[in-house]
Amino acid sequence: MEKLFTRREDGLGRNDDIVPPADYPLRATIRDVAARAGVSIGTASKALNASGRLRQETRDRVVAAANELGFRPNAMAQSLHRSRSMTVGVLTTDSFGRFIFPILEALEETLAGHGIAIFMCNATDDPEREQQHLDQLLGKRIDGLLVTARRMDRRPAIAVPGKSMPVIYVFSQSDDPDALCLLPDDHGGAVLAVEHLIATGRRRIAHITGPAEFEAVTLRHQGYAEALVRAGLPALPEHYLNGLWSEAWGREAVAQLFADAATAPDALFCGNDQIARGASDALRERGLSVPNDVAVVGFDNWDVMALAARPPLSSVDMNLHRLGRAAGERLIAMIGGERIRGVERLPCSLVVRPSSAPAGQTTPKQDKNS
Amino acid sequence: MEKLFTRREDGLGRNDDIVPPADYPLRATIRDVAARAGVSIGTASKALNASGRLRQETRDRVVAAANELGFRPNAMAQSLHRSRSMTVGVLTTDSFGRFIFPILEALEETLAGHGIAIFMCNATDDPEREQQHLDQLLGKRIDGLLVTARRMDRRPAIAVPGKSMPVIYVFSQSDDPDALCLLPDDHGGAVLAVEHLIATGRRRIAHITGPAEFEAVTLRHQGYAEALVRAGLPALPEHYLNGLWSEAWGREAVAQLFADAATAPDALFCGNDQIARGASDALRERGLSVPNDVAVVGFDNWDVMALAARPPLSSVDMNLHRLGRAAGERLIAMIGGERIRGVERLPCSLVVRPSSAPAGQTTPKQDKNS
DNA sequence: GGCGATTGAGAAAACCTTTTCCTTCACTGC
DNA sequence: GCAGTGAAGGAAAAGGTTTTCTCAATCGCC
Repeated sequence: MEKLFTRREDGLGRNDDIVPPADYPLRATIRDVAARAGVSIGTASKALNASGRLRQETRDRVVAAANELGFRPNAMAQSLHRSRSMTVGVLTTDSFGRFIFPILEALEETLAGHGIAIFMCNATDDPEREQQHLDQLLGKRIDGLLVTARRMDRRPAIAVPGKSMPVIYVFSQSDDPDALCLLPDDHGGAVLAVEHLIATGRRRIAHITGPAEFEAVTLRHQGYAEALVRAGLPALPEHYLNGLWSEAWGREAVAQLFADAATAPDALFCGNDQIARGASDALRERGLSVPNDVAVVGFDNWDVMALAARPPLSSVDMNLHRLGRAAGERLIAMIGGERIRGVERLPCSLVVRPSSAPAGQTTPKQDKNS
Repeated sequence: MEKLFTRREDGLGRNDDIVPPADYPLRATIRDVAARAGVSIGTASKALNASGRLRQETRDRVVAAANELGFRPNAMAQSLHRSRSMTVGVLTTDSFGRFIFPILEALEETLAGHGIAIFMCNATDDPEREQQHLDQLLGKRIDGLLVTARRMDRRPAIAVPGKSMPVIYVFSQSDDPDALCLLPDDHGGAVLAVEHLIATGRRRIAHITGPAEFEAVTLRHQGYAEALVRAGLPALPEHYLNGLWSEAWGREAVAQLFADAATAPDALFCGNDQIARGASDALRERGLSVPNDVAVVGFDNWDVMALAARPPLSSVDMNLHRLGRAAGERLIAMIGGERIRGVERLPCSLVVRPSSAPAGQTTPKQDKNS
């Protein structure tokens, strides 16, 4: 049988801890294709890339040979030549969280459409690991870097030497004024929620949310307050409660808010769906009807929470998928040479479900499963 | 000022849609390092890799030059030479789900420890996209491939030409008998849960779970039934209910199970934490105490559900982190030439919380937040 | 002082492609 | 019959690194 593939004669694989088996079958190279088609490797390359001046018959012969051999060009060799690796890194400051997924998914889809692959790295809040990952990525000559975090805190800028490589912060913010940061418009999302509640007839709208240290908490609070003031409603201090991002806190906050009937609200805008669900449960257990007595709107539009609640929760959707797509598009543009910087906030949208139906209407009858 | 970095003179970047800016600063190469240290590139290489026979003074000089230039070896060139890319692909059949997270996290950590980077690909159940991704990964000469899926269904084998590349299926199973599949031990997990319930004095244990098509559902059911039989308890058909993976189904199942007081169970083993939570809510609303009247154990140990439930849920933990670590270790071994195949099931563990405290004891007093 | 042994460092091949620049050859037109 | 043209395909460099082989210089020893 003819010798199909090139095989190195020297002792490869002296790589310290990982030694390939001796019979590891080697992939066909363009050299093999050229030999089989009876042309030079330059000609083979032209035929496979549909470039250069070649007879059609020659092209066909080369392509046929390539197919027979299952030839697939070595992307590393190509990249070396083009000095473009067609890869980007995604570095998560803390571990992969539920918010990162939709972003990642859309990002991956967008970049894959341009033939760009993604290196995933996770630094788990460890600066040393972050540096190691960065080193590795730089060694791999990534064309761009995307930094993300589960929590939307401001983080120190990634130290990329040379300032040459495009860097985008998604769902996280850097203190580097030259960086591009992509975030959801928390302020606008809150306005959306509160205006919806006002439009459905609510007048005493409370805001139960997470720890005050989060920038998102501040921004959403501002949006909430502004929307109230714009509608001529007071933003009462006793209607703004900070706590944890948990259901338990939602329940406790309801206990606080409804302890005094005189100041009890007729709507709750909650900082996330877990709080909203806890609040909703607590209201029901107090004998208050959602939405008839009190409307509830959450944040995140996390289906697991929003749909399982009784009744299903209205919620602000941060459109993380769109955020991921935008990140991919900006990154492509930046790799192409465009310089983009600043903070870009993408709009949220409101998903209305029964928990915020207009007051006084009968609750939509629930199906037997909910 | 001296010319620091090599710069290609020809018109690079004729790459179709992505053209780098003309002033894109180039990284230092080993050639630059060698020039600065006044040695040949071969010598520089030896100095940087601590190999070969060199004077210490020469080594130091080269290393110093490398540091001054911020030199970082081009991993693509290295890989080309070593025919070892130090990358692996992770291909998710369907999109990234909550089960994949912990696996991915541990996998990434394990591989990063060996200097191996991860390409993330998502095929979203589209065979064509899957093939595209696979092509791309093969072009990138990944050293191994990891296939995963949100749902634990059996899937067709990935078509890797040459049978040479290590492939591992994690949290998903292939019909290829030569493949290695890593899965949680669903059967054992169910046994753990049921034996725990029996040990705490329960005798009429029902199993509410997901759709019968899932292999995990079958396996857990078997474990459940076996544990009952082994304890001399009957596995009643009316105590086994298939439905959806949702809270709503958990609530409905409770309605069915407790419609007839004569056959009502004193414990529920649920197929996931959402069902368990729904069931737990429904029990409370029926005036039944968890765990005093009925004990509840879930599956997945998903903190968002298990901890937010009242009382917090006992649950079977699939140890996905360990699964991810194991996948990484097996992959490393296989890249090293070991041949591993078959189905490996890693043990689950049981996390006990108040929802399954022994019957008759008073419910542990709840803190004010729960 | 001459010889072999040893040490230190350079030259070059190899990894796999792409691309530019040449060469060869067959024609056309005179 | 020959210069000029155009087409087809080959040779070679480049991209960055590792590794083997070779060579020169130094050392120890008799």
